Amino acid sequence: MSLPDRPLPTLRDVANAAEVSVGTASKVLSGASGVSEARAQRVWDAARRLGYRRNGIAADLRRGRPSSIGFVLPDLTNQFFVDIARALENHALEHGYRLIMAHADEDPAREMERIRFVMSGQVAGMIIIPCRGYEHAIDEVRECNVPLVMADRVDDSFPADTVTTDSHAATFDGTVHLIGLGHKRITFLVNTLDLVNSRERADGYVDAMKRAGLDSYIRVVECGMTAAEIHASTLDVLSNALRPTALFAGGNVTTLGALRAIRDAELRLPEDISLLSFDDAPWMSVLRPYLSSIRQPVEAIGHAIWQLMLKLLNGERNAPVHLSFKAELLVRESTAAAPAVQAVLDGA
Amino acid sequence: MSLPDRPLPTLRDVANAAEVSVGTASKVLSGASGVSEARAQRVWDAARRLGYRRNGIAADLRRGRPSSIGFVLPDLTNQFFVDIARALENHALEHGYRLIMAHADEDPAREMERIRFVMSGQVAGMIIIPCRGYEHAIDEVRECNVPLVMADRVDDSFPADTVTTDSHAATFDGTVHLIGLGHKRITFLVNTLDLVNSRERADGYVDAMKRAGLDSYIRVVECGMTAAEIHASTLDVLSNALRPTALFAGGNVTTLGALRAIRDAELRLPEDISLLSFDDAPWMSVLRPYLSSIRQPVEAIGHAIWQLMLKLLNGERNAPVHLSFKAELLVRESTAAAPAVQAVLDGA
DNA sequence: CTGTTAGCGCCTTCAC
DNA sequence: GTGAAGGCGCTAACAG
Repeated sequence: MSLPDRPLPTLRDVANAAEVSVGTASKVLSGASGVSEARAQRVWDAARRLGYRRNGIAADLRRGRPSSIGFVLPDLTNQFFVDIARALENHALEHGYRLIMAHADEDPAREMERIRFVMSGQVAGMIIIPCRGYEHAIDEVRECNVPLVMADRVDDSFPADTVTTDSHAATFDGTVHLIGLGHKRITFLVNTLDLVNSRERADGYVDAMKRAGLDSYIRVVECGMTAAEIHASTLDVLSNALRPTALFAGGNVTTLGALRAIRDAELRLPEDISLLSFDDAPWMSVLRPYLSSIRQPVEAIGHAIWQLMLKLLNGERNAPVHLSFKAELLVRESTAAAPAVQAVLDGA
Repeated sequence: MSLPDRPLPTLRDVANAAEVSVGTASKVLSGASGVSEARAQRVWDAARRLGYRRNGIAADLRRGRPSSIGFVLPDLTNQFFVDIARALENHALEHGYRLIMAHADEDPAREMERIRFVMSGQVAGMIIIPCRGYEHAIDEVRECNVPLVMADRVDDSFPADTVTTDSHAATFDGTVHLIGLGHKRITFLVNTLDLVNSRERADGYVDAMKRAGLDSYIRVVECGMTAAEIHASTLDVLSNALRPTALFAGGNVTTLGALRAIRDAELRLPEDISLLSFDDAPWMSVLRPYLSSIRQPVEAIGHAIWQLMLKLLNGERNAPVHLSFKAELLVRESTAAAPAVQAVLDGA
């Protein structure tokens, strides 16, 4: 390569070259005031000439206040989390913070390890979307007294700031929509009931069914975290003699798995079966029929998380705040009236 | 909150509590050998008791060798990049490196800014998937003498290690496939020709067309980076009197946009028009027809990038290495024989 | 084996 | 305005 491993110039080098003291150079380069025009210019020149780069890490160390934020998320495969990551990344960088991302891959052990590791990099705050069984992991953060905001897979009982979607309301509404279409045998597909928000989603469905007097039709099936597992479980559901006339998929990935199963079972959407998806995604728009779905306000959520974090960063430590956002039901083409034949067979 | 802002215990605190010197404590806690069982145990105990966390940043500073790797990618919306991110994150953490991600959002100015910012955090190396007009940005990195690996949107002329997919071969093969199906009016949809790899993809198509003597049928249309822009351009292409019988979409996002346009134009896939997608994605499997696509070996690419980075990290600085991976053509249902009627109209 | 010491690159009083 | 000095938390020589 071209250059020998000449070490990067330091603040001292710049100061020497500019013939000022380190203190003065520091003031100039960190944008503080109180230095004469002339010397400031000399410093800038020297810095440019030497190709000086400020060592942000050393500055952090000295200041005792890091400028990185840790962000741990459970699954990069899930568009919803990625969207949040994207929003956070923007907010953070806008405010002069680096975002250190780590992904737990839905594995609690790994999550714990990653949280520790990220925190060893001295972060000013942590934002976490947990995976199941996260309690220990969170303790780590709290013990360190690091500002913490949790999102999505938490409930209001959590002793830290949280931002969530009102899952119960969302699935309640969705289920009402399905019922309004004449469906009775509605099956709710959920990844796992170990997750608070998944539980809430299931509850919303259950409550709506009950309110409609459809108690005996309630079916909640846990079908796993991966598309493959979900595919299998759904196939199972569909092969049942009395198969449901509508499927309510409890999330992004679940929808994908369910869709594959529907395809494999050679069922027509929505003539044979209706499908409602919790979580919206760009690709849903190119499906025929266009998927009906529930859209979480990702941008708003990302923004809220960041606002909460900012407050914490500024030292405002009040009682934990729990923000909840309303999701939007997008009725499109994959949810239609229940098949007439089935209604007859039901003898209802 | 519960605890007052008691500062975190430092190495010295631990050493004091364990009644050993800082040096000894350091050795124990950083896993070095040469400390007696008994004292080591005392140190561990004290550390646990005080809730000590090693300050990795300070350690880096002292060692003069950071343990973070910067990763700048252009678009978190593109599944392909996210997959690479995921792979890199795993490799990095496995080797004790933090991955600092930043996303440029396809904006060169922003990319430059983010590269600078990430680097101000003292990274041991940089991995970059650039957006167009990235040359200046890269100079920044090279001047700092930071190990650099570039991927995807680069060619072999680049003076640093690179990892890419053999785009030319991939689109050449894809085009041959389409031609073999009887298509002549094949249009190649590309985001922008400002990107090397997009250019190569287009070239592969062009060369295949030429070899088949279909020079006069060659149509490459630049349709922009966002799904919306692509949607519009494709709609335009499809409204043409002599519309193509096959569309070759040059990437992930392009495919999505094209699909929307096909849907809006009320064309049947693949009866009216065939579609071949560069880049495979999970959602493609739930489309009817299942999309034919070109799959890049993401895992292999991610792994290769990391291997190159590791070598650089270990001080091996040879001439730049350029790795190229072969993509796989997955023939599925969206590519079929050209419509007979059209063939007649062609008068061929 | 163990303790002491001298910084890593930077910021921040504090005198001048 | 300006420069000198001390130290953030840690590690890597060294002495003992």
